Amino acid sequence: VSTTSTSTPTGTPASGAAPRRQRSDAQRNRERVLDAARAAFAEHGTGASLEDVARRAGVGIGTVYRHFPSRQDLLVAVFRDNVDTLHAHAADLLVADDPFAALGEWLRTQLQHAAKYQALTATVMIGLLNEGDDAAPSCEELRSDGAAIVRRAQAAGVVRPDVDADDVLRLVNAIALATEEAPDGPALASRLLGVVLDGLRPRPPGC
Amino acid sequence: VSTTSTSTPTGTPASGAAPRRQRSDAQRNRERVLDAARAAFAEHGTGASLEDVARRAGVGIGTVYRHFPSRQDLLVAVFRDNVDTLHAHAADLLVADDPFAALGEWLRTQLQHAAKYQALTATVMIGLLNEGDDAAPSCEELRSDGAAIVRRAQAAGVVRPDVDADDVLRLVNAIALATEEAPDGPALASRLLGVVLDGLRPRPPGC
DNA sequence: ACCTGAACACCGTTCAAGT
DNA sequence: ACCTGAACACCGTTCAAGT
Repeated sequence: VSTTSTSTPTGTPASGAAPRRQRSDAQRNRERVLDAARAAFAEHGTGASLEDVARRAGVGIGTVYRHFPSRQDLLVAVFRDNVDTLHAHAADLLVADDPFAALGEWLRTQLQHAAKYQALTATVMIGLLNEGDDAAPSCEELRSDGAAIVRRAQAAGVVRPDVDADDVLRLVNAIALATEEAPDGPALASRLLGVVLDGLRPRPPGC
Repeated sequence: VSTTSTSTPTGTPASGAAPRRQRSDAQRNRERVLDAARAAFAEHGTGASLEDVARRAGVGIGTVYRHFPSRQDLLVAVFRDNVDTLHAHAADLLVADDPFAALGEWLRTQLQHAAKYQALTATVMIGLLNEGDDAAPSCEELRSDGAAIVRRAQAAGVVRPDVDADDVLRLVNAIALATEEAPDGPALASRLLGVVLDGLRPRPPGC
């Protein structure tokens, strides 16, 4: 829907015309709003005041709405931060020696990034997973990375065949939500992830 | 803090005086508000409008606040519904033949009840778990039930020794949160619980 | 003692007027 | 084309006045 993506001008099908340019002040305002949103969400979580975002960005509230018609759009835009770093990491993990350890590290990294903007990442992620196949492109990237990592582990016989990447992503983000505000969140999350990882191993016939 | 608990008059320390009686219309209003809250939370989730609750109950908004000073108090009161039914079930499970199957059924029951008022139960539960040992008494009941069931399974050697009831409760409520709005929520939740249950089994030395 | 509902504060959202 | 901020709507919360 958005025509403002900077790096990948995939819109406008016919005629090799250049993608519609934004006025440079608009572009700069968008950036400012996004920065302000990052700060506000990190401080106050998913429900941060949009008027506060506008104040921090030094723009009118209308400008926030112009660039991000709904709060969800703003959340998803901030969510993209995590996707980018995780996507970069995924390439390495796909050629790592131990496919199971790679999956473990992939999930552990997700937990770490999930804490960055309070419950934002996990909430958005679960919401996007629920939307199914036609979800936001940001999510698709993560899903296909996850699918590759999970399938490699399954091919090596170290992960049970009856789960998919969506299951695994849901579980790890669920843990992030449940440990968010716990006294010793990170340690707790790591322990719970350990349980889940064991549960992902295939059941040997004799056990 | 509350002096309105009906079944257990544990307040008022000195002199064996009877616990302070409420006026009967107040008692009835409290019931009405609670019923209205159940309906509202079931329909609109945790964030349901308190004015709507007052309207449904046929009382002034002030009466809602008088009986339940904060939204959290109202949430916890509704949460009690689940505690009561789960607590009754726990007694049976503690004498069931298979301790592991008993744990599984305990958790499956939690998932079912968690769906009743949308994310309410899971949200409140996780919140109470985060408060630690001095949480609401409703939660303590569930925690001690869970502890007994988990410990029995551990004593029988069918659950790994390095987890406790809080871990298990957190995991199951996390799953409830993550599958709440999914297209096929119940089936998905059941599958994810299966993974977690496998993860709770002890690792045999040879595996 | 308890209830009521007007009054206040705050925030999300829209949109006519500006540049 | 984009930005601004006043205007509107809605909801949470308090409290003085009633019974």
